Amino acid sequence: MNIGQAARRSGVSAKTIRYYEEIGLIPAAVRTGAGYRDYGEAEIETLRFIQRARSLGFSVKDVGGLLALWRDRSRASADVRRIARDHVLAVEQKIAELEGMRRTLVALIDRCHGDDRPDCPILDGLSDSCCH
Amino acid sequence: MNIGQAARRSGVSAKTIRYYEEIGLIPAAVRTGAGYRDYGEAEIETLRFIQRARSLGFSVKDVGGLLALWRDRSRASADVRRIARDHVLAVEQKIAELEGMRRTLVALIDRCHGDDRPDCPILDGLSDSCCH
DNA sequence: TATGAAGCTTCCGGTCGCTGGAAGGTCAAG
DNA sequence: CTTGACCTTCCAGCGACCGGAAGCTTCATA
Repeated sequence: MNIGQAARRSGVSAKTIRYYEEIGLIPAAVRTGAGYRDYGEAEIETLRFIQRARSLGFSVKDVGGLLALWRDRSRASADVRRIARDHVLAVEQKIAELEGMRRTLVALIDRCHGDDRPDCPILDGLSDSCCH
Repeated sequence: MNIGQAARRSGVSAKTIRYYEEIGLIPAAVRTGAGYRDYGEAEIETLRFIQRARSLGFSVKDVGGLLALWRDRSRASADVRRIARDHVLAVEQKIAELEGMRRTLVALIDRCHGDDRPDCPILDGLSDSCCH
């Protein structure tokens, strides 16, 4: 199967598949006589795994770790769990950070009448030491 | 005032101040005889404004827009409000995305016993079409 | 069989918002 | 006069790709 079809079937773009190969996340694909990359079902499975892990926000590096554990039949599920728990903590921290921003922004926006007059509590808030 | 002190007083690192100058977010600083950048209170104010806007998650480009409005005494507060509202929407979207990830991750982690055995619902979940 | 479109290849550069480091000039204290 | 803490410029790299150019290959159609 060509890279284009592999891309369609895995949800990972052809560009990105090449990139993953280049950085060593996936092994170099087998080539056809003409030099085209050739993929089978196993590779599609791997790409799908990667796609799902990425869509859950795991870094490419973490995905590398998960892939290694996925392939290792004698893995300890605790190792997988640790990676996932660390990641969930990072996600929660990011959410908290964004909610802090959101709160401050909404508070500023609520106080701004938002018409053609120049006085603006949003800009005032950014001028004073409003936040943190 | 040297760039180092300006950095300390504004909360923007010296490296970053130079970077902001380079990309045109702030005008080129006045130089001393020796070629050192020289900052006054007005510049510190500007840097603080930038620092706060960045800490609320505005892109550097948006900060440029906000700075222009900040300096424009005949601005319409509606213009500021629009930038802020657009940004808050983007922040909310990002939060929703992260919460979706968090939900899925927590569900997977809860099902994983996390010991030295190899069977692991987290990896299974990443293999199947679990999400989306 | 020719031709043209669609696919593949590599390589290079850009994105965003910085950060680190090398090589060198300047300044104030001891 | 030296030392160390500044400052300067320039270049490279991070993460996770995307876009595009130049040049193959493959396949369907005229």
